[in-house]
Amino acid sequence: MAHNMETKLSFSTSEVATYCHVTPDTIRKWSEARRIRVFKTPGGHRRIRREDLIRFLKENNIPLHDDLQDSGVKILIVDDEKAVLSVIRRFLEMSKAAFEIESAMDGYDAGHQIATFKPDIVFLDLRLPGVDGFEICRRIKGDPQHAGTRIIAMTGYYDGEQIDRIIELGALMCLQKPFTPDDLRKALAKAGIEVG
Amino acid sequence: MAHNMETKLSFSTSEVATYCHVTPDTIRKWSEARRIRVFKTPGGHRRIRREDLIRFLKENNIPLHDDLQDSGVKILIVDDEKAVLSVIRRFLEMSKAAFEIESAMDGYDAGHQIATFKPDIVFLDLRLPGVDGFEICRRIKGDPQHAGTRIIAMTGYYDGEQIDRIIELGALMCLQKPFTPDDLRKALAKAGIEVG
DNA sequence: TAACAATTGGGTAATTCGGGAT
DNA sequence: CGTGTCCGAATTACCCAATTGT
Repeated sequence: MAHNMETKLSFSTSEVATYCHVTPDTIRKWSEARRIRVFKTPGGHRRIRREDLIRFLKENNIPLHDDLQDSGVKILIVDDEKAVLSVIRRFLEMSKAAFEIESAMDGYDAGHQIATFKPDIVFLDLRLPGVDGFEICRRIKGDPQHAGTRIIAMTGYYDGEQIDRIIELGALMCLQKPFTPDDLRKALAKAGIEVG
Repeated sequence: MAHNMETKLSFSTSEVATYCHVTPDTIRKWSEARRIRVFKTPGGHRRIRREDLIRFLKENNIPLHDDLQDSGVKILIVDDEKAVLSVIRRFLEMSKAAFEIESAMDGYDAGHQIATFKPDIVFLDLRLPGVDGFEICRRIKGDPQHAGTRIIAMTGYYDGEQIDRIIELGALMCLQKPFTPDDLRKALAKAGIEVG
Protein backbone atom coordinates (compact mmCIF):
# COMPACT_ATOMS: atom_id res chain seq x y z
CA MET A 1 0.00 0.00 0.00
CA ALA A 2 2.03 2.83 -1.19
CA HIS A 3 0.04 5.54 -2.80
CA ASN A 4 -3.27 3.77 -2.88
CA MET A 5 -3.78 4.65 0.73
CA GLU A 6 -3.42 7.76 2.75
CA THR A 7 -0.07 7.46 4.40
CA LYS A 8 0.18 8.19 8.08
CA LEU A 9 2.62 10.94 8.84
CA SER A 10 3.20 10.17 12.50
CA PHE A 11 2.82 7.26 14.90
CA SER A 12 2.12 6.70 18.58
CA THR A 13 4.47 4.84 20.86
CA SER A 14 2.67 1.55 20.52
CA GLU A 15 2.60 1.71 16.78
CA VAL A 16 6.31 2.36 16.76
CA ALA A 17 6.74 -0.41 19.30
CA THR A 18 5.16 -2.84 16.86
CA TYR A 19 7.48 -1.79 14.07
CA CYS A 20 10.49 -2.08 16.39
CA HIS A 21 9.43 -5.38 17.95
CA VAL A 22 9.49 -4.08 21.53
CA THR A 23 6.91 -2.79 23.99
CA PRO A 24 5.61 0.77 24.12
CA ASP A 25 7.50 1.31 27.39
CA THR A 26 10.75 0.71 25.62
CA ILE A 27 9.90 3.34 23.07
CA ARG A 28 9.34 5.74 25.96
CA LYS A 29 12.75 4.92 27.35
CA TRP A 30 14.34 5.38 23.97
CA SER A 31 12.76 8.76 23.58
CA GLU A 32 13.92 9.80 27.05
CA ALA A 33 17.42 8.64 26.18
CA ARG A 34 17.13 10.54 22.90
CA ARG A 35 17.77 7.41 20.91
CA ILE A 36 14.74 8.19 18.77
CA ARG A 37 13.31 11.52 17.80
CA VAL A 38 9.86 12.32 19.10
CA PHE A 39 7.63 15.30 19.62
CA LYS A 40 4.72 15.62 21.99
CA THR A 41 1.11 16.50 21.68
CA PRO A 42 -0.10 19.41 23.84
CA GLY A 43 -1.32 16.77 26.28
CA GLY A 44 2.08 15.13 26.49
CA HIS A 45 1.62 12.06 24.31
CA ARG A 46 4.59 11.16 22.17
CA ARG A 47 4.42 11.12 18.39
CA ILE A 48 7.09 9.90 16.01
CA ARG A 49 7.24 11.21 12.50
CA ARG A 50 7.17 8.64 9.75
CA GLU A 51 10.41 9.96 8.35
CA ASP A 52 12.19 9.74 11.70
CA LEU A 53 10.89 6.23 12.27
CA ILE A 54 12.11 5.00 8.91
CA ARG A 55 15.52 6.53 9.47
CA PHE A 56 15.68 4.99 12.93
CA LEU A 57 14.79 1.54 11.63
CA LYS A 58 17.34 1.76 8.86
CA GLU A 59 20.08 2.94 11.22
CA ASN A 60 19.44 -0.08 13.40
CA ASN A 61 18.98 -2.63 10.63
CA ILE A 62 15.47 -3.45 11.69
CA PRO A 63 13.51 -4.83 8.77
CA LEU A 64 10.94 -2.38 7.48
CA HIS A 65 7.36 -3.53 7.45
CA ASP A 66 5.55 -3.22 4.15
CA ASP A 67 3.45 -0.37 5.47
CA LEU A 68 6.57 1.76 5.77
CA GLN A 69 8.38 0.61 2.70
CA ASP A 70 6.89 3.31 0.57
CA SER A 71 9.48 4.93 -1.62
CA GLY A 72 7.83 6.34 -4.67
CA VAL A 73 5.09 5.08 -6.88
CA LYS A 74 5.27 1.36 -7.58
CA ILE A 75 4.76 0.35 -11.18
CA LEU A 76 4.45 -3.15 -12.57
CA ILE A 77 4.82 -3.76 -16.31
CA VAL A 78 3.27 -6.96 -17.60
CA ASP A 79 4.37 -7.80 -21.13
CA ASP A 80 6.20 -10.64 -22.83
CA GLU A 81 8.08 -8.34 -25.17
CA LYS A 82 11.33 -7.16 -23.67
CA ALA A 83 11.28 -4.15 -25.95
CA VAL A 84 8.08 -2.88 -24.38
CA LEU A 85 9.39 -3.45 -20.87
CA SER A 86 12.54 -1.48 -21.53
CA VAL A 87 10.79 1.33 -23.36
CA ILE A 88 8.45 1.98 -20.46
CA ARG A 89 11.14 1.40 -17.88
CA ARG A 90 13.49 3.86 -19.54
CA PHE A 91 10.78 6.45 -19.87
CA LEU A 92 10.01 6.19 -16.17
CA GLU A 93 13.63 6.22 -15.09
CA MET A 94 14.29 9.29 -17.15
CA SER A 95 11.59 11.30 -15.43
CA LYS A 96 12.24 13.16 -12.24
CA ALA A 97 9.61 11.38 -10.18
CA ALA A 98 10.57 8.51 -7.89
CA PHE A 99 9.42 5.13 -9.15
CA GLU A 100 9.88 1.55 -8.18
CA ILE A 101 9.58 -0.56 -11.29
CA GLU A 102 9.09 -4.29 -11.64
CA SER A 103 8.13 -6.39 -14.61
CA ALA A 104 6.46 -9.70 -15.33
CA MET A 105 6.57 -11.67 -18.55
CA ASP A 106 3.96 -14.31 -17.91
CA GLY A 107 0.87 -15.03 -15.87
CA TYR A 108 2.67 -16.68 -12.98
CA ASP A 109 5.04 -13.77 -12.64
CA ALA A 110 2.19 -11.30 -12.85
CA GLY A 111 0.28 -13.01 -10.05
CA HIS A 112 3.36 -13.27 -7.88
CA GLN A 113 4.33 -9.65 -8.40
CA ILE A 114 0.83 -8.32 -7.82
CA ALA A 115 0.73 -10.21 -4.52
CA THR A 116 4.19 -9.29 -3.23
CA PHE A 117 5.09 -6.01 -4.91
CA LYS A 118 1.61 -4.53 -4.57
CA PRO A 119 2.00 -2.04 -7.38
CA ASP A 120 0.12 1.24 -7.54
CA ILE A 121 -0.06 1.07 -11.31
CA VAL A 122 0.00 -1.88 -13.69
CA PHE A 123 0.79 -1.67 -17.39
CA LEU A 124 -1.00 -4.75 -18.62
CA ASP A 125 -0.57 -6.23 -22.07
CA LEU A 126 -3.78 -7.92 -23.13
CA ARG A 127 -2.09 -10.23 -25.60
CA LEU A 128 0.26 -12.30 -23.50
CA PRO A 129 0.57 -15.80 -24.91
CA GLY A 130 -1.50 -18.19 -22.87
CA VAL A 131 -2.69 -15.49 -20.52
CA ASP A 132 -6.03 -13.78 -20.44
CA GLY A 133 -5.30 -10.14 -19.69
CA PHE A 134 -8.96 -9.40 -19.21
CA GLU A 135 -9.15 -12.06 -16.57
CA ILE A 136 -6.08 -10.67 -14.80
CA CYS A 137 -7.68 -7.24 -14.81
CA ARG A 138 -10.88 -8.65 -13.40
CA ARG A 139 -9.03 -10.47 -10.66
CA ILE A 140 -7.00 -7.46 -9.61
CA LYS A 141 -9.98 -5.15 -9.45
CA GLY A 142 -12.05 -7.81 -7.75
CA ASP A 143 -9.57 -8.27 -4.92
CA PRO A 144 -10.23 -5.70 -2.17
CA GLN A 145 -6.53 -5.72 -1.39
CA HIS A 146 -5.75 -4.42 -4.86
CA ALA A 147 -8.93 -2.64 -5.77
CA GLY A 148 -7.11 0.70 -5.71
CA THR A 149 -4.55 -0.46 -8.24
CA ARG A 150 -4.75 1.53 -11.44
CA ILE A 151 -4.51 -0.54 -14.57
CA ILE A 152 -3.32 0.76 -17.91
CA ALA A 153 -4.10 -1.87 -20.52
CA MET A 154 -1.99 -2.21 -23.64
CA THR A 155 -2.79 -3.81 -26.97
CA GLY A 156 -1.33 -3.96 -30.43
CA TYR A 157 -4.65 -3.99 -32.21
CA TYR A 158 -7.32 -1.42 -32.40
CA ASP A 159 -10.50 -3.07 -31.37
CA GLY A 160 -13.13 -0.81 -29.95
CA GLU A 161 -15.12 -3.61 -28.44
CA GLN A 162 -12.17 -4.98 -26.53
CA ILE A 163 -11.28 -1.54 -25.28
CA ASP A 164 -14.79 -1.05 -23.99
CA ARG A 165 -14.59 -4.43 -22.32
CA ILE A 166 -11.31 -3.84 -20.53
CA ILE A 167 -12.48 -0.46 -19.30
CA GLU A 168 -15.66 -2.04 -18.04
CA LEU A 169 -13.47 -4.45 -16.12
CA GLY A 170 -11.84 -1.55 -14.33
CA ALA A 171 -8.87 -0.52 -16.46
CA LEU A 172 -8.25 3.21 -16.62
CA MET A 173 -7.62 3.18 -20.34
CA CYS A 174 -6.06 1.17 -23.14
CA LEU A 175 -2.80 2.17 -24.79
CA GLN A 176 -2.42 1.38 -28.48
CA LYS A 177 0.95 -0.04 -29.45
CA PRO A 178 3.19 1.34 -30.64
CA PHE A 179 2.93 4.33 -28.35
CA THR A 180 4.98 7.49 -28.06
CA PRO A 181 6.54 8.93 -24.91
CA ASP A 182 3.77 11.46 -24.95
CA ASP A 183 1.15 8.70 -24.95
CA LEU A 184 2.86 7.30 -21.88
CA ARG A 185 2.92 10.67 -20.20
CA LYS A 186 -0.79 11.10 -20.80
CA ALA A 187 -1.55 7.60 -19.56
CA LEU A 188 0.34 8.24 -16.35
CA ALA A 189 -1.41 11.56 -15.93
CA LYS A 190 -4.69 9.70 -16.17
CA ALA A 191 -3.38 7.49 -13.37
CA GLY A 192 -2.68 10.55 -11.28
CA ILE A 193 1.06 10.65 -11.91
CA GLU A 194 2.55 13.76 -13.41
CA VAL A 195 5.81 13.09 -15.15
CA GLY A 196 8.31 15.87 -15.78
CA MET B 1 -9.11 -19.87 14.49
CA ALA B 2 -6.27 -17.53 15.10
CA HIS B 3 -7.47 -15.01 12.61
CA ASN B 4 -8.50 -12.21 14.90
CA MET B 5 -5.76 -12.84 17.39
CA GLU B 6 -2.77 -10.62 17.15
CA THR B 7 -0.12 -12.88 15.80
CA LYS B 8 3.33 -12.13 17.05
CA LEU B 9 5.58 -11.10 14.26
CA SER B 10 8.85 -11.58 16.08
CA PHE B 11 10.31 -13.52 18.99
CA SER B 12 13.06 -13.15 21.56
CA THR B 13 15.85 -15.67 21.94
CA SER B 14 14.16 -17.53 24.77
CA GLU B 15 10.90 -17.79 22.93
CA VAL B 16 12.74 -19.22 19.97
CA ALA B 17 14.68 -21.43 22.36
CA THR B 18 11.42 -22.92 23.56
CA TYR B 19 10.30 -23.66 20.03
CA CYS B 20 13.68 -25.20 19.22
CA HIS B 21 13.99 -27.12 22.48
CA VAL B 22 17.34 -25.62 23.39
CA THR B 23 18.51 -22.87 25.74
CA PRO B 24 18.48 -19.17 24.86
CA ASP B 25 22.27 -19.15 24.83
CA THR B 26 22.26 -21.68 22.06
CA ILE B 27 20.03 -19.44 20.00
CA ARG B 28 22.57 -16.70 20.54
CA LYS B 29 25.31 -18.97 19.28
CA TRP B 30 23.25 -19.96 16.28
CA SER B 31 22.68 -16.35 15.42
CA GLU B 32 26.40 -15.62 15.74
CA ALA B 33 27.10 -18.57 13.48
CA ARG B 34 24.44 -17.25 11.10
CA ARG B 35 22.51 -20.47 11.26
CA ILE B 36 19.37 -18.47 11.95
CA ARG B 37 18.44 -15.02 10.77
CA VAL B 38 18.12 -12.34 13.44
CA PHE B 39 18.16 -8.60 13.83
CA LYS B 40 18.79 -6.58 16.93
CA THR B 41 17.03 -3.87 18.85
CA PRO B 42 19.03 -0.69 19.39
CA GLY B 43 19.88 -2.09 22.82
CA GLY B 44 21.30 -5.22 21.31
CA HIS B 45 18.54 -7.68 22.06
CA ARG B 46 17.96 -10.21 19.32
CA ARG B 47 14.65 -10.56 17.55
CA ILE B 48 13.73 -13.34 15.16
CA ARG B 49 10.96 -12.78 12.68
CA ARG B 50 8.16 -15.31 12.71
CA GLU B 51 8.73 -16.04 9.07
CA ASP B 52 12.43 -16.69 9.56
CA LEU B 53 11.74 -18.90 12.55
CA ILE B 54 9.23 -21.03 10.69
CA ARG B 55 11.61 -21.45 7.79
CA PHE B 56 14.41 -22.37 10.16
CA LEU B 57 12.28 -24.96 11.93
CA LYS B 58 11.19 -26.52 8.68
CA GLU B 59 14.72 -26.61 7.32
CA ASN B 60 15.83 -28.46 10.42
CA ASN B 61 12.80 -30.71 10.62
CA ILE B 62 11.84 -29.43 14.03
CA PRO B 63 8.14 -30.03 14.63
CA LEU B 64 6.18 -26.79 14.62
CA HIS B 65 4.28 -25.90 17.76
CA ASP B 66 0.61 -25.13 17.29
CA ASP B 67 1.21 -21.46 18.01
CA LEU B 68 3.28 -21.23 14.85
CA GLN B 69 1.15 -23.42 12.67
CA ASP B 70 -1.57 -21.57 10.84
CA SER B 71 -3.67 -24.68 11.14
CA GLY B 72 -2.43 -27.74 9.43
CA VAL B 73 -0.41 -28.42 6.36
CA LYS B 74 -1.08 -26.01 3.52
CA ILE B 75 -1.66 -27.60 0.17
CA LEU B 76 -2.06 -25.85 -3.16
CA ILE B 77 -3.46 -27.73 -6.14
CA VAL B 78 -2.63 -26.27 -9.54
CA ASP B 79 -4.70 -27.77 -12.31
CA ASP B 80 -7.17 -26.51 -14.86
CA GLU B 81 -9.39 -29.56 -14.57
CA LYS B 82 -12.00 -29.15 -11.88
CA ALA B 83 -12.28 -32.91 -11.62
CA VAL B 84 -8.68 -33.21 -10.52
CA LEU B 85 -9.05 -30.39 -8.02
CA SER B 86 -12.06 -31.98 -6.40
CA VAL B 87 -10.61 -35.48 -6.38
CA ILE B 88 -7.52 -34.36 -4.50
CA ARG B 89 -9.46 -32.01 -2.29
CA ARG B 90 -11.93 -34.68 -1.29
CA PHE B 91 -9.18 -37.15 -0.59
CA LEU B 92 -7.48 -34.67 1.70
CA GLU B 93 -10.66 -33.63 3.46
CA MET B 94 -11.55 -37.23 4.11
CA SER B 95 -8.32 -37.96 5.92
CA LYS B 96 -7.94 -37.27 9.59
CA ALA B 97 -5.04 -34.87 9.23
CA ALA B 98 -5.64 -31.12 9.27
CA PHE B 99 -5.16 -29.46 5.91
CA GLU B 100 -5.64 -26.05 4.44
CA ILE B 101 -6.40 -26.45 0.78
CA GLU B 102 -6.35 -23.88 -2.00
CA SER B 103 -6.42 -24.27 -5.74
CA ALA B 104 -5.32 -22.40 -8.82
CA MET B 105 -6.47 -22.96 -12.37
CA ASP B 106 -4.05 -20.79 -14.29
CA GLY B 107 -0.60 -19.25 -14.09
CA TYR B 108 -1.72 -15.98 -12.58
CA ASP B 109 -3.61 -17.72 -9.83
CA ALA B 110 -0.70 -20.04 -9.18
CA GLY B 111 1.71 -17.15 -8.75
CA HIS B 112 -0.70 -15.25 -6.55
CA GLN B 113 -1.41 -18.26 -4.35
CA ILE B 114 2.23 -19.25 -4.01
CA ALA B 115 3.02 -15.72 -2.87
CA THR B 116 0.16 -15.23 -0.44
CA PHE B 117 -0.85 -18.71 0.70
CA LYS B 118 2.73 -19.98 0.94
CA PRO B 119 1.80 -23.64 0.66
CA ASP B 120 3.87 -26.44 2.11
CA ILE B 121 2.99 -28.75 -0.74
CA VAL B 122 2.02 -28.00 -4.33
CA PHE B 123 0.29 -30.43 -6.64
CA LEU B 124 1.39 -29.05 -9.98
CA ASP B 125 -0.08 -30.10 -13.30
CA LEU B 126 2.56 -29.81 -15.99
CA ARG B 127 0.05 -29.42 -18.79
CA LEU B 128 -1.83 -26.28 -17.99
CA PRO B 129 -2.83 -24.48 -21.17
CA GLY B 130 -0.54 -21.55 -21.77
CA VAL B 131 1.49 -22.23 -18.66
CA ASP B 132 4.88 -23.84 -18.41
CA GLY B 133 4.73 -26.06 -15.34
CA PHE B 134 8.44 -26.71 -15.50
CA GLU B 135 9.07 -23.00 -15.33
CA ILE B 136 6.76 -22.61 -12.35
CA CYS B 137 8.60 -25.40 -10.60
CA ARG B 138 11.92 -23.75 -11.35
CA ARG B 139 10.71 -20.42 -10.01
CA ILE B 140 9.33 -21.86 -6.80
CA LYS B 141 12.46 -23.84 -6.00
CA GLY B 142 14.64 -20.92 -7.05
CA ASP B 143 13.02 -18.51 -4.61
CA PRO B 144 14.62 -18.82 -1.16
CA GLN B 145 11.28 -17.90 0.34
CA HIS B 146 9.72 -21.02 -1.10
CA ALA B 147 12.69 -23.30 -1.41
CA GLY B 148 11.23 -25.61 1.24
CA THR B 149 7.99 -26.05 -0.66
CA ARG B 150 7.50 -29.65 -1.76
CA ILE B 151 6.24 -30.05 -5.29
CA ILE B 152 4.33 -33.05 -6.55
CA ALA B 153 4.12 -32.81 -10.32
CA MET B 154 1.22 -34.30 -12.22
CA THR B 155 0.93 -35.30 -15.84
CA GLY B 156 -1.41 -37.24 -18.05
CA TYR B 157 1.28 -38.71 -20.24
CA TYR B 158 4.01 -41.09 -19.46
CA ASP B 159 7.19 -39.49 -20.63
CA GLY B 160 10.33 -40.58 -18.82
CA GLU B 161 12.38 -37.69 -20.08
CA GLN B 162 9.93 -35.11 -18.78
CA ILE B 163 9.74 -36.85 -15.45
CA ASP B 164 13.51 -36.76 -15.13
CA ARG B 165 13.46 -33.09 -16.03
CA ILE B 166 10.83 -32.05 -13.50
CA ILE B 167 12.60 -33.97 -10.76
CA GLU B 168 15.84 -32.31 -11.69
CA LEU B 169 14.04 -29.00 -11.28
CA GLY B 170 13.22 -29.91 -7.71
CA ALA B 171 9.90 -31.74 -7.80
CA LEU B 172 9.61 -34.60 -5.36
CA MET B 173 8.00 -36.89 -7.87
CA CYS B 174 5.58 -37.02 -10.76
CA LEU B 175 2.10 -38.47 -10.45
CA GLN B 176 0.66 -40.19 -13.51
CA LYS B 177 -2.95 -39.37 -14.23
CA PRO B 178 -5.27 -40.93 -13.61
CA PHE B 179 -4.15 -41.79 -10.12
CA THR B 180 -5.73 -43.80 -7.35
CA PRO B 181 -6.25 -42.71 -3.75
CA ASP B 182 -3.38 -44.96 -2.89
CA ASP B 183 -1.12 -43.13 -5.34
CA LEU B 184 -2.07 -39.92 -3.57
CA ARG B 185 -1.37 -41.43 -0.21
CA LYS B 186 2.07 -42.51 -1.34
CA ALA B 187 2.81 -39.14 -2.88
CA LEU B 188 1.91 -37.37 0.33
CA ALA B 189 4.00 -39.82 2.31
CA LYS B 190 6.92 -38.89 0.08
CA ALA B 191 6.22 -35.27 1.02
CA GLY B 192 6.36 -36.21 4.68
CA ILE B 193 2.61 -36.32 5.27
CA GLU B 194 1.05 -39.49 6.58
CA VAL B 195 -2.61 -39.74 5.71
CA GLY B 196 -5.29 -41.99 7.09
C1' DT C 1 -20.67 14.93 28.99
C1' DA C 2 -19.94 10.24 29.05
C1' DA C 3 -17.50 6.13 27.57
C1' DC C 4 -13.43 3.63 26.47
C1' DA C 5 -8.88 2.79 24.78
C1' DA C 6 -4.31 4.41 24.76
C1' DT C 7 -0.48 6.86 26.95
C1' DT C 8 2.09 8.83 30.66
C1' DG C 9 5.39 8.85 34.66
C1' DG C 10 8.10 6.48 37.73
C1' DG C 11 9.49 2.33 39.94
C1' DT C 12 10.57 -2.63 39.94
C1' DA C 13 11.05 -7.28 37.96
C1' DA C 14 12.57 -10.22 34.32
C1' DT C 15 15.22 -11.03 30.32
C1' DT C 16 19.16 -10.68 27.52
C1' DC C 17 23.70 -9.35 26.56
C1' DG C 18 28.80 -10.38 26.03
C1' DG C 19 32.56 -12.94 27.28
C1' DG C 20 34.79 -16.72 29.30
C1' DA C 21 35.38 -21.10 31.78
C1' DT C 22 33.92 -25.90 31.71
C1' DC D 1 32.39 -28.88 17.46
C1' DG D 2 28.10 -28.18 19.53
C1' DT D 3 25.51 -27.21 23.53
C1' DG D 4 24.64 -26.08 28.52
C1' DT D 5 26.18 -23.05 32.36
C1' DC D 6 27.77 -18.92 35.00
C1' DC D 7 28.68 -13.83 35.74
C1' DG D 8 27.83 -8.66 36.23
C1' DA D 9 25.94 -5.11 33.46
C1' DA D 10 22.73 -3.43 30.30
C1' DT D 11 18.31 -3.63 28.23
C1' DT D 12 13.63 -4.53 28.02
C1' DA D 13 9.10 -5.78 30.13
C1' DC D 14 5.65 -5.25 33.64
C1' DC D 15 2.88 -2.60 36.93
C1' DC D 16 -0.60 1.14 38.32
C1' DA D 17 -3.21 5.23 39.08
C1' DA D 18 -3.85 9.51 36.62
C1' DT D 19 -4.18 11.86 32.22
C1' DT D 20 -5.04 12.28 27.34
C1' DG D 21 -7.01 10.95 22.74
C1' DT D 22 -11.18 9.82 19.88
